[in-house]
Amino acid sequence: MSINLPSVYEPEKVEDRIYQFWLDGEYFRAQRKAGQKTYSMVIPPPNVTGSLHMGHALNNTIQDVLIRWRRMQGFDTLWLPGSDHAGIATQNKVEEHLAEEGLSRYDLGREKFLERSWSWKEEYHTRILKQLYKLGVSCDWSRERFTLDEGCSRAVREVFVSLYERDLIYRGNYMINWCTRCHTAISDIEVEHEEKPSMLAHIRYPGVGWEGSIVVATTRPETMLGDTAVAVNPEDDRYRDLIGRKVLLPLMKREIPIIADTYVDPAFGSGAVKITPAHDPNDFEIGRRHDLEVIVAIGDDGKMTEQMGPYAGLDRYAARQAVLDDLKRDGYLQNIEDYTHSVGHCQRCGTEIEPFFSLQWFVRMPPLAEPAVRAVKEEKIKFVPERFTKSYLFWMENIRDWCISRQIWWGHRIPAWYCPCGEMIVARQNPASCPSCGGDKLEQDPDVLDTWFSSALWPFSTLGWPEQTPDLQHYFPTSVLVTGYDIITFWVARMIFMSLDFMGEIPFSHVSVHGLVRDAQGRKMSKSLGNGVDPLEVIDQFGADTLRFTLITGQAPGSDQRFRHESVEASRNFSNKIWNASRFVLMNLEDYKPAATLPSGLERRDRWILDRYNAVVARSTELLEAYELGEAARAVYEFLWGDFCDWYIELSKLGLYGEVEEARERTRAVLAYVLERTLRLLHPFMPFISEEIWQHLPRNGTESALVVAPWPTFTAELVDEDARGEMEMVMAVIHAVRNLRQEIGLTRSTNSPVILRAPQRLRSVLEEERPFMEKLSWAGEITLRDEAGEKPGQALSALAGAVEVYLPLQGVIDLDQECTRLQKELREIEADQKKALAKLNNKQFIQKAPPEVVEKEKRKEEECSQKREKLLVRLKEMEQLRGMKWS
RNA sequence: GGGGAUGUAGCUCAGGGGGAGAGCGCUUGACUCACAUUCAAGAGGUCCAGGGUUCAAAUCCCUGCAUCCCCA
Repeated sequence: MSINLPSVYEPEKVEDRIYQFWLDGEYFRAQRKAGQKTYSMVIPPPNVTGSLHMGHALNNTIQDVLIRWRRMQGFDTLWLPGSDHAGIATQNKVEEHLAEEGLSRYDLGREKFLERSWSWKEEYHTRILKQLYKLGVSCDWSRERFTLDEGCSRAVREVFVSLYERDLIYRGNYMINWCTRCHTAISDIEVEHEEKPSMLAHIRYPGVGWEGSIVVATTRPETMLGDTAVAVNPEDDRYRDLIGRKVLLPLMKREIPIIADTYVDPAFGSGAVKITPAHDPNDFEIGRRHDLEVIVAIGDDGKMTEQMGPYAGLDRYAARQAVLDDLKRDGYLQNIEDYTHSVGHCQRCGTEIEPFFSLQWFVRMPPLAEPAVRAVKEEKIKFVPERFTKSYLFWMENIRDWCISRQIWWGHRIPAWYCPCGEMIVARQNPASCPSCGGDKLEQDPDVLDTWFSSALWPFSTLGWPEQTPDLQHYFPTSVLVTGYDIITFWVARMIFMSLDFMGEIPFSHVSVHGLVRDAQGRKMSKSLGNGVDPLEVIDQFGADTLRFTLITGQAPGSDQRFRHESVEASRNFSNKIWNASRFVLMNLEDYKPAATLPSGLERRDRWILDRYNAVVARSTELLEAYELGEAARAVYEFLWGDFCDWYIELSKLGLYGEVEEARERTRAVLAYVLERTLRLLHPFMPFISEEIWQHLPRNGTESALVVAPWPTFTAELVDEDARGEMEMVMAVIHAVRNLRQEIGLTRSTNSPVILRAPQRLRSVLEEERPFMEKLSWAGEITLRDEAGEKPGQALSALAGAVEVYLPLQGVIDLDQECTRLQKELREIEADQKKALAKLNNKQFIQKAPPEVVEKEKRKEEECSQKREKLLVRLKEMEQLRGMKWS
């Protein structure tokens, strides 16, 4: 083995090589092993719009931790990767690109445009793959899928036609959300609402055939051009007599009726509402109830329509101002007040959404939602953390039909054909002729489906459905879905109902929800703010392990995290720590022949580190089971740095560099054993560095790589409470000595003797560990005395449990200062004792608290009492010394 | 308007019915033969406020305040 390892870990020299090693070994490939428990996941497919951001890095790291851990546990694992065509988002990108050449998609035509989109996809798909490789994720690349590939497209068509045949998909004229910039309909959840300061214009509509006028209030004056009624509440006494009469619509000079509808809130504004059925969802409903005319004032391009007279062709915002100006000029504008209201924006481009009346395709949701609600209520699917269940259920229980048609080109084209004879054909296979008239002049619906429609099928379409493939039979339902809380409704919910409907099964049994990665100030990372941190840059600078560890430890389930440079440095330092600890172990393992079992005759310190190691095995495994990845990683960190490096490696040096051959061999065996197994615990979090070191370690297992080495299990034989307690005492003594020495400014190079007074029962342990205490506290010689033994006179003193620690210092110590210090300690102990006594004197406590708690409290009290006695004696002695000094 | 989250050390955040934790920062000391990306010691907190449940609340429940998010 090579000992010429650099003293600073260099991830850039390791990671690509190790990843290639894994790929070459086909370790990520799902084996479809019979008789083994499966563990499967599908990746939330990244969009092929651009490159991966920190959110992807987090999402994929979490998945990789889970799959690597389960793989090591011996599960038959599959992590299926892929990407999403991201309809509107990608189309927008390609159009932006075209615009730079001065072209629009219409200049190219549908076919050419799709060619451009596919080459865009190729380019970005390749980039995303490279990024995922860099991150170290262990997906089964041989099973990679794309939402627009042949299989997924077939699944989409099957689902569409099947739902249509069951009347769960329908086509109709309804009010939808229209993006005038993307030029397409979008679904309700693709609209982002934002509170905006705006204005409320009060407009007077004069009566026709009656004296007076009605004032209506609106935040969108331009829509008044399309008004076809004014509505009041039927119970509103102010307007009761006017119902059925008419008003004159200003500017348009059109007579419109006054109607009564309970929807109108008499308390809001004037109590009268203008009704524009074509441009407001509520108005649309009222219009339907009262059979009102629908006048389209704003076109699909956001400009006023031809019928709008002088306003025709004006942009909707320009029209708003023009209408206000003209109303004011003509005396119809009563006043304008400040008003804040919620405005819908397109999720993809931020443009204000226009409620729009048009012919679209919809999924009938209530029948599909019902089983999806039940599956979660019956806990067949569990959200982690649980609180996300509530928002899922709320959404699912109040669901509305889903508008799935999009007026774009990049996506799954709707499998509906129209014949000039009026026939509509929805079919799995492209029809050659019309079944009704036999004509062959069929036109396919130009629209494509919402991207989420294909994503909703992802867990089974990627496994081969509608074919009953071996993969589908073997790996479906999947085990877990890892995703951000921001797409629970978009994606998770839809996978659940689609899967229940088409597979008759849940798509996954757990949904592990994580939060967003924000910038150091807690702001959302965004392109416009320019505050995004590129994961690739972090990897280039610090390595993927560091990035992964930062993201995992920075995260608590379901909560957002801030990405801070300090945290990256902390993780980088940790990887360096691992590296150097391993370097130390390797340096001492020359010619080491690993044995199958641990050697006999282990020392206390060996049994102690094995006990600690065993505990961290149990703890990290438990935490992983509970999806507490951050806590699990921290547990490994604390063990490795705190217990192994800070204590065991230091303790091992005496054994390694001592004279006794057997002691050296035992120490080597324990170092190798603990390090090798700790690397396994570390592997899911930091796969590269752990594999790299592991490959250097002398081993006797059959595994060729850490990635497939067995996950350690808790071993009852390694539990050693005696060693734990005894080492804790030894460490307490070491702390006490270091503390006292520091107090009087002794540096490590200055030796100074230490005297310990301890009860007889502790003497043998202290005697055995004496060399270690001397070494680790940088003291001089440590002398042991029993409690009858003489106390040093002029000395600093401290208590380490039942052990009295003295640092004799002839004439050097400041007695006043020392008395003050001891008094402070006395006060603290007395406070603790008082608390314990209060509890013990409480009959309720004795009766009701669990016996072990009472017992613990008793022990605490006794300990305090003993310490107090000792401190009082010591203080008395010091007082005497002080008196002597003064005399 | 409805729902949810968060409030713990100077900063960023874990934790969680029974002795307040980490990393960073700060103070002090040390280049000790794995590591100065290190080691050692230390200072620093009414665990947001009020009420309730309990033998016991920082932790569970309620109310309030502050901040953030989602939905309408």
